[in-house]
Amino acid sequence: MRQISICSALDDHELTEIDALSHPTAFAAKATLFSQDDPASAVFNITEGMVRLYRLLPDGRRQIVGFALSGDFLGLALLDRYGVSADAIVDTKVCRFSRSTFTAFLDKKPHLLRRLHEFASHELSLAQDQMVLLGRRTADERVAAFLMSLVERFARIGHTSITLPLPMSRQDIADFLGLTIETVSRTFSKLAKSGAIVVVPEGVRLTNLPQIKALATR
Amino acid sequence: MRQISICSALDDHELTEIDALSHPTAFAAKATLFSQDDPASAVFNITEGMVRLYRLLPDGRRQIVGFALSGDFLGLALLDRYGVSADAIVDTKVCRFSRSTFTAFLDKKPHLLRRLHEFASHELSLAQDQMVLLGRRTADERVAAFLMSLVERFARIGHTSITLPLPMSRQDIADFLGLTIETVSRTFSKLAKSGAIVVVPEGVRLTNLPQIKALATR
DNA sequence: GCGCACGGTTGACCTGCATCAATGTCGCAG
DNA sequence: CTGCGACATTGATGCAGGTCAACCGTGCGC
Repeated sequence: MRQISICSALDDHELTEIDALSHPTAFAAKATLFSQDDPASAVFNITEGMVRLYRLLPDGRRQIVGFALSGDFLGLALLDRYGVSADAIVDTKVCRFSRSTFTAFLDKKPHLLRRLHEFASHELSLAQDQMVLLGRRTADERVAAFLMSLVERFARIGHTSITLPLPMSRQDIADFLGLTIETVSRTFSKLAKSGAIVVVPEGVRLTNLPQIKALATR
Repeated sequence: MRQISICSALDDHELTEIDALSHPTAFAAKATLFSQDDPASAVFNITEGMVRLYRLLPDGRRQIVGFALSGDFLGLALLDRYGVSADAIVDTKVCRFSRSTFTAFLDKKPHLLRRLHEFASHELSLAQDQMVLLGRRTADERVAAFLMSLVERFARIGHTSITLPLPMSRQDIADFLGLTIETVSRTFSKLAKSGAIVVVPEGVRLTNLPQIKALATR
């Protein structure tokens, strides 16, 4: 999921209008926003925090398909049921729109539908990136690509510190990258030893961005 | 990519109208329909044949993100540039719409935009299935899931023979499933030995569908 | 027919990542 | 401060799937 541009498709009047439709809600860390196959009754816009989106196999194997940051929308597919489960990684605040009011708003603003479709297409493109990563990249490349994409996304929402926060657990990262926690941990250690990063409690300090970028795009 | 439902959103009059906008075109096996990052100048509807959609890494590693069958649309993202490359696996016939005439048609039929968004959301859901497959499933499960999804898609376009045609090469299957040709070949042999399939020149005969389904959804 | 290229299969071996297990670190409840 | 639980790191070992290589069948150009 991605920093949203729906809002930039709205003029000031429309912005106040859609704000009036929202219900601010808070979710504690680990709380569930919705589960896969639940009726898709709401659309969410994250205002603070982080959410993991994932699918489970019957035997418990998990694939995280994305992390949602503040600014991101959830539930925009507008299908009958949610395609993934979503839960908060840290304490998270959202604006919640009931599905019916959201689609009613959409019906009045047809130009938004165009925007929505562009947005979905962009999501698909990101999903395809992830397929390449999962299908064809090595552990080192996966971790580097993960760090680079997070850096870019945080930068876009105004966070440009040299320390990249990683509020999700190693298990979350592993389930996103199709690896195990041990491999993720070892890869971080290896990158640290090579001077590319410094692992700190809140995340990683990126001490050699070009090196990481090279790994990520190889 | 998926059997399309755009057409079912059109009434008879609209169908003749959109047909009039199309340019029937043929592509020989291995011919390129378009390449990743090319300006997205056209929308295609496959009427016959099969197309592979893929991304390449700079060093030549390839990830096929989907196979398009007759009935499927390509280029519906309506972004500036194609997100993937596409080429014909066998001789393929398509209806080609220039992007501008297609979007002009769309502008006149706003209900189609809604349909288009549903379609894109469904694509995203399939992409997420593929992420689970690539990130968390074993070789056996990948091959079984691949066969099952092809069976269902062929069934939907009216092909329900017990022999599932596999016009793509082993390399294509491997690049779709994140495996090597050798592993794909071995897995087919293993399934054959267990009685689930019979490998024939045109594809595979499915002799024990429940067994394959069990593997695919485990 | 012959040879050759191409795609597929199979076998032997290797390796990157998983698995299993021990140990470390931090935060928090008592 | 102490003990405990959750999470992370590190090491030892295993194995699924990759790599390398030989071989086979089919079709096609000559």
